[in-house]
Amino acid sequence: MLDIKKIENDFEAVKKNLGNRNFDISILDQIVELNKQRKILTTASETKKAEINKLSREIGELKKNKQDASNLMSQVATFKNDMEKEANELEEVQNKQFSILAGIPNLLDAATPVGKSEDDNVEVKKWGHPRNFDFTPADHADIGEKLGMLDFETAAKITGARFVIYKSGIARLERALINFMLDHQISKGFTEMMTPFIAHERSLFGTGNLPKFEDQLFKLNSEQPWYLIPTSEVTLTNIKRETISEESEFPILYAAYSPCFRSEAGSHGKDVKGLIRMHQFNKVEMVSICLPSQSEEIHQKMLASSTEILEKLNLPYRAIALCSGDIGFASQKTYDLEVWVPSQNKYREISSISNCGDFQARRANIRFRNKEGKPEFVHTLNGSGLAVGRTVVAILENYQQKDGSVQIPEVLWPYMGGMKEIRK
RNA sequence: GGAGAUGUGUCAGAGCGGUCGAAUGAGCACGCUUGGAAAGCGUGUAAUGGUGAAAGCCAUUCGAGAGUUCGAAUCUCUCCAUCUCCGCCA
Repeated sequence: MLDIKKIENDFEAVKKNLGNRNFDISILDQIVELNKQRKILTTASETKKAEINKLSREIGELKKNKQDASNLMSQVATFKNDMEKEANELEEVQNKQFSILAGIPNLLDAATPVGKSEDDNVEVKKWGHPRNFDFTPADHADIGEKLGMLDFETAAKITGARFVIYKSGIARLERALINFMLDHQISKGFTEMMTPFIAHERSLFGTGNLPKFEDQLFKLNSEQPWYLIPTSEVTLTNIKRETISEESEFPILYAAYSPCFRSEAGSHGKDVKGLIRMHQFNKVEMVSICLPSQSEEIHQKMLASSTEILEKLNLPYRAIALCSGDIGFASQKTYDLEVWVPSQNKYREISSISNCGDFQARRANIRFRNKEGKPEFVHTLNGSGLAVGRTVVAILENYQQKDGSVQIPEVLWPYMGGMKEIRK
């Protein structure tokens, strides 16, 4: 959520900034106009309310002395009528303003490259060398199915498309990766958390998933407005919702494993084969809640921490800075990590690490008390460290052998009970 | 799932429908006192919005929302959370 005062005061700059996104900025004129109305109506209705309060006190005084107050009471009735009318108008204006404001994306960091689409993203780092195969590399779905350890068909029978059953070696690989990644993040100073996998509306509003992106979520048919979490970023960030913390508490660094649930509406036909785009997948997530002065440094720390995982697994990757046309709603600056996928002969997203500035903090009302003793909004950051299913994809494909077996990266051996390869 | 109880400021804990943003105590901050500390004394101790150059003033907030009333922390309704007992269950 943007600060309406910021929009008013830096109108041209805000307009230019958001114009770099694929976002219709004409709504900005409307919201400034609404804010003017809001102020006028606020003053009007509050003045009447003050008058009513004053008269009510006088009525109390009179009644205490057993005097007649009917004259004042009829005066109150008139004021009340006017006030209610204005208060209703005010509410309407406020609601309208709020719903528009809730749909405006975050301002972009100056470092975010300007561009129209993913083609304009900027590579900031490249690591490792894609392996030269002396045979045609299979894709991970074929590898897994041939091993009898990935079963999409049965999952479809039980649940539907875009679900999978892992078995034996690959099931263990998934679990090993979760533990390995979490251990790594903990070693970097992140605190391990385990949160609910269901969140309510208010939490999803806080991170910016609602109201605009409801179609990407699974909503439960429960009495409460509950949703399956699309990422534990939601639950981790909302831990501090509606609180004012002491400066000394920051930075807060969380890491958590969770399954993630996404409806993938609108992605029909994309990545239909394999593990890349599932309705349910596992992820180890980092969330940082920090002082504004700390967020840039922590963003770099998070980027470094996730890239280290890929390096330990010896998977070739590149890091890119998302451009203004491709970056997410809540983010001011995002790095994506893309891992090499041999069968597709390209890099595919495996992690996204974003600095949201105070955008989520405003929505979720997360604050700290500054040096002057005044509450101020914190900064929030989130990043995958990493998407586990896609890491399995990368390992299966990059470590595949001609005979259909898959070697296991050395760093995972202890997590696999000493297993060094997966074979039938 | 059934029965009952509770929900007030940083915490504990008062609060008859009227002057209650809310007694009292603790904590915390500052000052006095002290060689230093403790004790003691004094002062202060919310957020949001509006207005204003500022001091300030006004409005809202006593779990959330709605209602009754000239006036609600106090009355009514709905919801949420917590606790106790029973039932069920990993």
